[in-house]
Amino acid sequence: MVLLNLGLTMKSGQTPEFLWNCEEGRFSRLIGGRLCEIWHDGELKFTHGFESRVMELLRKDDDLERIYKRINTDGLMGEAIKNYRGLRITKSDPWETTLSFICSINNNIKRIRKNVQSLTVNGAVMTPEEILNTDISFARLGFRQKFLKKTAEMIIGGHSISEVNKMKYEEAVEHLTKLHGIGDKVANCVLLFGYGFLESFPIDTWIRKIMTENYFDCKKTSDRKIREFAQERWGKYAGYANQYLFCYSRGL
DNA sequence: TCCCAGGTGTCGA
DNA sequence: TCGACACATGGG
Repeated sequence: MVLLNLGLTMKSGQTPEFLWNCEEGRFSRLIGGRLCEIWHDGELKFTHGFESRVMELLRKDDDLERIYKRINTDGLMGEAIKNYRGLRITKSDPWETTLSFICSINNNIKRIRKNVQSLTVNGAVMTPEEILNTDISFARLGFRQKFLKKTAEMIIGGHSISEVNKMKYEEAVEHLTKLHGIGDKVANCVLLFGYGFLESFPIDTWIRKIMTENYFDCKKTSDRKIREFAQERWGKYAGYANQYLFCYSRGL
């Protein structure tokens, strides 16, 4: 892994932004009760003993130059790649990602982080069992609380999410969206940031805006058409294209 | 005060 | 299949 913009990667609305703390360019969180730090000082550095975790988190095997070559299909994407060079898709724990993106529903990033952090104990997000058996109203999730509780209940009840990584993308979307409170958008975020399905293409307000303004005539283009277009155009790296467009659309 | 946020479920046409 | 609406909360 050579190409990395650590700050941008960790603070671009992906799962790590909700769970890692940042001080002067150093990112930290508790993992298994131990403090893990990641920083960039000429090269990538991290706390001894966390190499495999950090490499997985930052998807060290993704060859960005090769991915750029594949997704650089037009002027807009070219500019996004130029602006956000070194932005990587991250890979976090599936349940952490599921909980985070349920909290993200009709919410802003600052408050998502507050919500998620309030659901952590010693740096780890509460398990489905803990979510189900605890009064979590202190987290002030609003209407998302019942989504999270219900999803936790369904997972415990047998709608397992541990086999999703063995499924094909379409099957995985179908499986996740059966969970109460997980719709098309959240499922695609969970698949992208929690399971590593790089063909995922989450469509939120920012993506909808930039896609309809640049690739369609009609602002009311359906999400289904937008996703079909994106996956046709950017193929197995549609998720990378999505993340670059997301940053561009938000003006990060 | 108002608008909006990395949306989803529900209902009626 | 699609549009309208409710849903909690708080940042800007």
